[in-house]
Amino acid sequence: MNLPLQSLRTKTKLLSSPLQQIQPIKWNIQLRELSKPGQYQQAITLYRQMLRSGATPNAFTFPFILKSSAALSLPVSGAQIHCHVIKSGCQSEPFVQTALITMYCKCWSPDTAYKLFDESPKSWELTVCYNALISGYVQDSQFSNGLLLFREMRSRGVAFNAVTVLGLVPGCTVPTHLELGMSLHCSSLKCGLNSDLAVANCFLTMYVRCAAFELARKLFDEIPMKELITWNAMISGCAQNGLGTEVLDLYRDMELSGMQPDAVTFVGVLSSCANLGAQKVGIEVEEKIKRYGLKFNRFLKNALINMYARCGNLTRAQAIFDEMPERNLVSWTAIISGYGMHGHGEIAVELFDEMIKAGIQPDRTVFVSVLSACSHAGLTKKGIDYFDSMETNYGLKPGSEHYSCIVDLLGRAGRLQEAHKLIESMPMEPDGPVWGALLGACKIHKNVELAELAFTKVVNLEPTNIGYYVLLSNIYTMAGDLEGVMRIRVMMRERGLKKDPGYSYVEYKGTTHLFVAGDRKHPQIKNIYTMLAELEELVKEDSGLLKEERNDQAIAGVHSERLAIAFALLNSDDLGKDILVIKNLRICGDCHVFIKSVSKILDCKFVVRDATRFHHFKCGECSCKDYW
DNA sequence: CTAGGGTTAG
Repeated sequence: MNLPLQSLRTKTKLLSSPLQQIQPIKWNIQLRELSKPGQYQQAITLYRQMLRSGATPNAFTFPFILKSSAALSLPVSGAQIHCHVIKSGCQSEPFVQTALITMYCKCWSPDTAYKLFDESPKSWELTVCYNALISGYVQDSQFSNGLLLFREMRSRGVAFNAVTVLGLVPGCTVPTHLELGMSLHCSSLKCGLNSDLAVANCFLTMYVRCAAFELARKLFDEIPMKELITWNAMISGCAQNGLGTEVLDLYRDMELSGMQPDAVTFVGVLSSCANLGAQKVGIEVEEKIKRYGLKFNRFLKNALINMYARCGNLTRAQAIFDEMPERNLVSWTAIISGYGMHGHGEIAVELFDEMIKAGIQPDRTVFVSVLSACSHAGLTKKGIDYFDSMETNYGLKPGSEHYSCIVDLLGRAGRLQEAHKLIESMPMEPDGPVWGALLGACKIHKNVELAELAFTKVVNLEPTNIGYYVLLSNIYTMAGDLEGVMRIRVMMRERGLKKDPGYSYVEYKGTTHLFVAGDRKHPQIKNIYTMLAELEELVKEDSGLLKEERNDQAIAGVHSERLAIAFALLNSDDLGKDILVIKNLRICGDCHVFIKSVSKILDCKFVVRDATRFHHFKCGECSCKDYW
């Protein structure tokens, strides 16, 4: 009696599924294999095949496919899958719910995820749901919501674990949240979570990013079995905070400990080489990159371009840039700022235009590079045009960093009143660098009155930045206002500010030699001073330039760069060929006059790097367009 | 066959 019906069933089954894959379990098992890093796209393709074949996804299918969709951050396909979930009536299955919540969290909709969670408050696996939500909010830069959930979780008596901490702590990587992060660290220790290396790495990242280096170091030293990520967290954190020498030390320690660095390590090390101007180390790293087969890594290529440009080797930076098959915004920014720093503003703006033609959308950072390139090269009109185009053509609101570029640009061109007016018209509160740029321009154009105004503002904002005191003092000296110089000195003493000893360093034959003004620790110091005395004599005879020497030393101290130059000349084999890069944070007028003169007398080249750019000295001229 | 995590550039 049942026979006809049964045969009908068999027939339908065969018809609708010629490959006999109607059973979801087979698909599910394949999906499980594919929902792993690197294969998520294939998992999605497989899911589509599954639907086309007529198989119905079930409660085991959805967690896998939602995970893949979440990992690729595909909100559209995620929402589609959500529809399939409802269609197949799986929406109240616990694992499916959790997977849905996770998917929405990873697709930047933590609010949707929270609604799902809130509408169906079930008792299962609350920890997992909370973990997903907390990390979702934190990664969507809604740290306070993440924290709120964490507190709710605790007040409901839901247990938290390592994953909770890993979700929440990345929100504590700004100094304002450090204390909170530290209390989290304490609770984690009490719960015995410190044995989880990922948790330790996470807190380590928090400490270095908050510039709490003693705490970071302590934690780092306490980790007995350091993983690659532990080293990387420490190295990148220090690199991002400008602790270049610490990074190079860590890198050596890492190699000594036998741990193999990877691309992430090299990125941090190269960025520190760029900051320090340590080209020799940078070259070694490039060799290693080749040896490890990482030379096609784009992160590393950009880091190399930046490193060479900031070590003064523009040729090599350009070569790497040219070899790149695909350049992104970061590559263009690195090469543009490289040319800008070396005073080649024309090339920088050409490259910028070329980048726009190539269809790359500029961002605020690349505008900082191109604007400062214009300002260093005296391309006033061009710079103003770019500044105006930011908002009109690209919808980018200028920030105070762009305003300070334009103030610098107008200021160098002598348009001080315009620069002042621009500051007054800023939509946001002007910060230290903005007023500082005006102050610097006042020095170039000898405007004491405006300088005093700018100084009052900037010192109010950055009371401990000694550079600004030195700047105004130099302006007073130039104007012959010795009373003013005294006033500044008294002000500094009252505020407990000591003049920082200017320092310079030279990388010579792979070692960095540091010279602090007045320091006599260098092994060759006797010869250096003899050489320096000779040089100063020659320069005086040459043009009498040093007679104009102003009494800057009162505050700025003895010139450290002269020691560096004397050292280099003492050790140089071939003056004409050697290009020497000297790093000096603050270059003053006397420094310019002296180096120009030496380069003329001895017919040699010098490259000097200050905080923002390079000065190329040759035959008594300097590449920078400043009016010292 | 079932969910949640730490380190990359200008």
